[in-house]
Amino acid sequence: RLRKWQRRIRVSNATERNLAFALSELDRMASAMGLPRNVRETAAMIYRKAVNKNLIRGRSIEGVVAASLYAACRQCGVPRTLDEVAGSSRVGRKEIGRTYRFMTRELKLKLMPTKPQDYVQRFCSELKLSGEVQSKAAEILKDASEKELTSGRGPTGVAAAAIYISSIICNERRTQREVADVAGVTEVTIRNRYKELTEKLGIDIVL
Amino acid sequence: MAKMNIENVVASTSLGQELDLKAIENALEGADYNPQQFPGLVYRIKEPKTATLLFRSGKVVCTGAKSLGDVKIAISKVAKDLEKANIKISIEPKIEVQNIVASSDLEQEINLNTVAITLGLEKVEYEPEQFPGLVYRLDEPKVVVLLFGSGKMVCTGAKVPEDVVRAVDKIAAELRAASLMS
DNA sequence: AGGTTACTTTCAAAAGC
DNA sequence: GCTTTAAAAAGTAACCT
Repeated sequence: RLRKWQRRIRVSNATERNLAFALSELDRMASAMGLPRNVRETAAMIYRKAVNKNLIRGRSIEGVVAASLYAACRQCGVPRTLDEVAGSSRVGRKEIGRTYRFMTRELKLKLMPTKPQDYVQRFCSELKLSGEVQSKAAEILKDASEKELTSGRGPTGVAAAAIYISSIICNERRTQREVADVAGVTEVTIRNRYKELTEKLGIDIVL
Repeated sequence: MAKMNIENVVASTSLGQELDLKAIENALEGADYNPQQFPGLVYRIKEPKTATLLFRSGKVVCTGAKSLGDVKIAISKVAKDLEKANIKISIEPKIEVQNIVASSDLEQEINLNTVAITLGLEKVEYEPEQFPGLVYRLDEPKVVVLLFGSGKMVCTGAKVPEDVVRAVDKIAAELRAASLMS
């Protein structure tokens, strides 16, 4: 009987130790990514649910932590790309993506696909663009969505192009390179999305 | 209506005898064997344009054929080439189709976001950040379909051509039922 | 700015790590 | 899970002129 108790204590210690490690890693990543407290708390909640359902088996704690953060960002409406999350983790993008799919499936997290609009505030802030530009970009994205110009395109690229166009319209111009760097896409992508949006939405840009 | 085009067929069989892959590599033009990297020998032929993997056990995997008929022709050619290169094949290979990849077209633009939200329970995956196509998994037939914004699709995992037709019809019917397509 | 090549996703089998 | 093969879809990326 004493043995039984000792084992329970050992398991308990290991569980607590792992949880402590996971939460510290979660906090380290969240800080590195500059995530607000509500996202950290959401991520911690998702991680605990994963632990309770034994989803960590066969996976690394770091991978589950990274996937929890990725899911939390999306659930809170402030998505980070898998590349951004992987950039602050020891785990690669591919594995974080797999763990994320597995977790959403098992925990029945029904997250909506990410949309370009989800990135507008963050990108505009980093580019120090006004609320006027944000509103203009939102307007462009609404039209783009209605005219089927977003299906299959990367949300960050479409958001970047809308912001680029809006910055010019509002006389707060940012270069394609500046917007591309903040959005994590190439200038070629902004150029392609820019061409499609201006042509199909009839936006005239005078340079 | 359902224009379906088979793009690739993967099939396996067995020659019923052990093979000396080193010897085959030296005897056949178009044979590549790097056991360090992969246990199978890769043998490419131009007509039908295919790549066949030969294993020491005599097991064979043929990929790249554009039709079920081409699979037979390709495997027969491989067997004939092996015999010309000294290795005699005694049995008639029993071919098993493992996977058929086909393309099709709904001929209508599709709003993938709406499809994902509407039919997005357990069978749909749509991550535009990672890949432009929506992944649609069907239980019956057991195949996976990639649906694009253009309405073009790719069906994979099918064992027989009929699986592709059924899958495409089933998805078209579901989209119509949800008014996501006319 | 273009153009070409290449990688992302899906699938299955093979033998072995 | 990885390694290798082939192929389509459409978007994005990398590299070169």
